[in-house]
Amino acid sequence: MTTSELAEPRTPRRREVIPEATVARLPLYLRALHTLADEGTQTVSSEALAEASGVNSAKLRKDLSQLGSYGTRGVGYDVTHLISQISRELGLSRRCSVVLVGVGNLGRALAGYGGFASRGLAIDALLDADRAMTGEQIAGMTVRHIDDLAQVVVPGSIGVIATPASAAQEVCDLLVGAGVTSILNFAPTVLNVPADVDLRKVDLSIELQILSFHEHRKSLA
Amino acid sequence: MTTSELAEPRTPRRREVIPEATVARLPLYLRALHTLADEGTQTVSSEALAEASGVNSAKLRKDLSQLGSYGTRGVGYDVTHLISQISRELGLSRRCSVVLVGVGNLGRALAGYGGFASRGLAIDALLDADRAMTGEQIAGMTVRHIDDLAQVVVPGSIGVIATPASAAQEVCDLLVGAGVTSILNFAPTVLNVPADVDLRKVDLSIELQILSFHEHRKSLA
DNA sequence: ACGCGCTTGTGAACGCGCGCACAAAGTCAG
DNA sequence: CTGACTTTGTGCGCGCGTTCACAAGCGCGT
Repeated sequence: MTTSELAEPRTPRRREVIPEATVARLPLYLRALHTLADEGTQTVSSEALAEASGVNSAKLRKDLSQLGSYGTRGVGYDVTHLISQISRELGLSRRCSVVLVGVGNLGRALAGYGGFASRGLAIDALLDADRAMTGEQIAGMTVRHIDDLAQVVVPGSIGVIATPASAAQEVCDLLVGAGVTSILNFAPTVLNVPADVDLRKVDLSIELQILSFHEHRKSLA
Repeated sequence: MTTSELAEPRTPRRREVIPEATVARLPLYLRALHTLADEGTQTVSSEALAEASGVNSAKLRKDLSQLGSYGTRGVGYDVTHLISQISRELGLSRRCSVVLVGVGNLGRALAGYGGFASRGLAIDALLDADRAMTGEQIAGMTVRHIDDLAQVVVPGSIGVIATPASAAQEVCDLLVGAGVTSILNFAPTVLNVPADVDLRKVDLSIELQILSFHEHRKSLA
């Protein structure tokens, strides 16, 4: 054990791998921090930030400790510094390309949603398979035909599927074919992707059904 | 302990309490089952249904066993029967009232989203604080002013908040005041509700940020 | 300079959920 | 009627995530 007790003795930082549950909460913290920064707050305690983020304070401290120790004991966390650390970790420092496919009701809503831009995740391109849509201006962008996909995708692009369920798999395949390795699916269908592609889904109706379950439970209690 | 070893010896059914993780997957199964039913399939194995739902087959069997045993060994599950069992458990049998507040981009998309109606969860009322919107027709419904809230809420109603973040807490309080005990929040903000109110949130930008993290990770690997 | 009080960072215990692997149970052919 | 095959239902072990509780660390007042 004289020379190689540890695999990487030169990197004492603990952010080898960040738990998925922590990653899912970082955006919450980031949002709360931006609000605090806008109010002029310079320092925040884990207790206060946890309250503003809607989580437990011990959990928050453990989460933040995953990306290295950026707090000062007895004082708290520096708001600005923490924002930059979390942003960097999430890859929001340099702007990330987002390509949205499907400009129906939901697609338009997503295109106009301000929440993206304020986090460095503005949508760069709008695509649709319907040529009747092509050329239309939505949220300051011109809708292009899906055939132009290869021209708008750059390495590291994130694809967003907001098409009807019937077209989702086809669009998904096109995105994968164009080199996209991260896809967010809003269509209510299960998509098949290669193992190296990250796929996340948001089904608006599922959340309502879960609420329905709990409401139903209350009514028969 | 001679007379009361068990709390409820008369109810052998095992659906005392259904795990939250299972509840969250029931809508997935339901969707897959509806697709199968439309194709004319009458019976389905756990393996096939799991595949169609995008989950592990053992997990699916365990989930379904939570609501009682509705499968036949050697055969599988009866599609129609399973649909009705899951629907009943989720409280979708008798139509559930949904009140949507905020008819901006996202609100309009939700109002027109077909995924709700097909699951017995049609939106019943559209409300907005902006009187300029009042009277407008969206997806076959007339937008009413938020002041009419008490007139459209019935016991068991689910409230959906699709307003800007700045108005969300105020609208939330109004909903709670009107007797709503289940709320789905799309506004990117943390809401405070009494303990007896169920609150779920969907933040569209969080999912993108999580993808951004993974994409970022890939790029520096 | 020194100790007091505040806040972070984390060790440890607990509980939940996942998935394997198998026994129980039902079907179907002969 | 019997035996072989199929599929369900579940016991069990494992790993992740959450939470408590406390020691370590830092600033500030005196």
